[in-house]
Amino acid sequence: MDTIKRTEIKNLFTGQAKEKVNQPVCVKGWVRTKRGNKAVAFIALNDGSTINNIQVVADVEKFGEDLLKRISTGASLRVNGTLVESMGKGQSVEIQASEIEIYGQADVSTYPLQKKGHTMEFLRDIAHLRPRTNTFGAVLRVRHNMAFAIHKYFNDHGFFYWHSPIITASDCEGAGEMFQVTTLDLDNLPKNEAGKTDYSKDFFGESTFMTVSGQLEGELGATSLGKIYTFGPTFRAENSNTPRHLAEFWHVEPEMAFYDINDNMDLAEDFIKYLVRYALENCKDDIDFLCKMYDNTLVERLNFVISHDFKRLTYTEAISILEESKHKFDVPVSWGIDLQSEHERYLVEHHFKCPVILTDYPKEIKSFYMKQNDDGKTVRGMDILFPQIGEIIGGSEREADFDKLLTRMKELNMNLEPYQWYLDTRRFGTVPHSGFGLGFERLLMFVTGMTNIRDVIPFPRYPKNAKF
RNA sequence: GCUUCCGUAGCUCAGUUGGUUAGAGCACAUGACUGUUAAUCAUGGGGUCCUAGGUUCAAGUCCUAGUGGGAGCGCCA
Repeated sequence: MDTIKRTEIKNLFTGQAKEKVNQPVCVKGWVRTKRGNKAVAFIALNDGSTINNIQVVADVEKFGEDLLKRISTGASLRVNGTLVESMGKGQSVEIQASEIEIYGQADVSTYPLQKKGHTMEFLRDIAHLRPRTNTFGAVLRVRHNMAFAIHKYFNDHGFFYWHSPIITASDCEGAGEMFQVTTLDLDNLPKNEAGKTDYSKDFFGESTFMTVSGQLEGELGATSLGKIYTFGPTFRAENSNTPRHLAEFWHVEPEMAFYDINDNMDLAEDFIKYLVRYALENCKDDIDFLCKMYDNTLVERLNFVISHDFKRLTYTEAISILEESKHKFDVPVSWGIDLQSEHERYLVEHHFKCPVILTDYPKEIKSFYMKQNDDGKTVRGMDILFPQIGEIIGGSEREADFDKLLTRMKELNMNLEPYQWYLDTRRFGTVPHSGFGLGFERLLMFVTGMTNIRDVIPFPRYPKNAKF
């Protein structure tokens, strides 16, 4: 009997599974619950391939109380038996067990997962075991599908997957604090004549950091291969303590030659809608579970996004709406301010009640590389704002004019020396081009309905926490 | 980093104005039940009330500090 080929549990619930009814099957997985009476035990088995459990029916007389007693929540099993149409309600098929092998028990007094009631905070403390829960199984399967869909979308649209470096010597766009990478002995640092640390003795011969963005290198790809995207981890050493920030997060950054700001917005909107649609079509069971257990408006919200145009307006128009709203904001609204969360939420959640794309921000509150408008005041940046999670995408048309870019960098007192390779893209054969950055975990928050970003990545990194 | 709330059984929580031996549900153990659906029912075991100090005749409850966690804000994706 033990030579039957194993079937993954998800394949017992597909259309073809009907052929397997009344046939011998073998499944392997972990016990979610066991219940029953003196005569029969019902074991809900899950192998991670699907949110759905297969019900294993075990006659007590056949297997004996001693064996069944060792089967508790968390135990791992091989079960051989016959796939049959279920006598009970709640499942179409089940396995009438003929042979059960226990791979490993899970001591009920020390195994932390129970078949009921855990908070996200508790599960975060046992992040090494939480993928075994229904919720994290669902979230992580969605995560995989979204990662796959990102590659599929870009590949199908003629983009090339571009590997920007993780370790970098440049402080890209000054976007926040960086983690330093060094092999120097921190207890015995080499000093130069000025008494400062001598980085010429460091591994790379200069000071290096974990990247905060692959954009600048991405622009090198766009101005050679045409359309590229990066998809990898980036790092921010900010002391950010919020449900929307991680110190290590996955960043999707497409960069396109010959795209202006409108092409950029069209791409971003189509891209997000594609991903949401992909999730609805390919992760139905998992999303239905999350909808049922955490947020019964989730499916509705996802459907809304794919069926409505994102509202596009300029920063200046947004300021007018906020000024005329008569809503009392903690931070007063006036042209030139950086929009606060409360302002963005008012626009998205109260005024428009749909995703919003804001463009043409004051140049003072945006990065140096954004294309300057003719008005001399604004730049062609764009932010896509979503309900709950705020900024999900930030991007812009890039300044393609060498003189304008250089002037702006000098205005900001930037050290030009590390950017010479970047400026070469404008020195030689410069072209109009655009790009944006999508926070992968923020997308996942939206798609799964999870309200804390730490719960959409297997091993979250945030201040004071690098466990597992 | 700032503000604010919270920390009581393995888990989720209740605990009145400071007052006898700190409670419930789930989990666990034992028993009942021939098909359960987070099974149900009965009985039972299970506590450093986050830590340290303080106020008081008396502290889970009030005060101070520390520590861990959540939320809001800032930084941003």
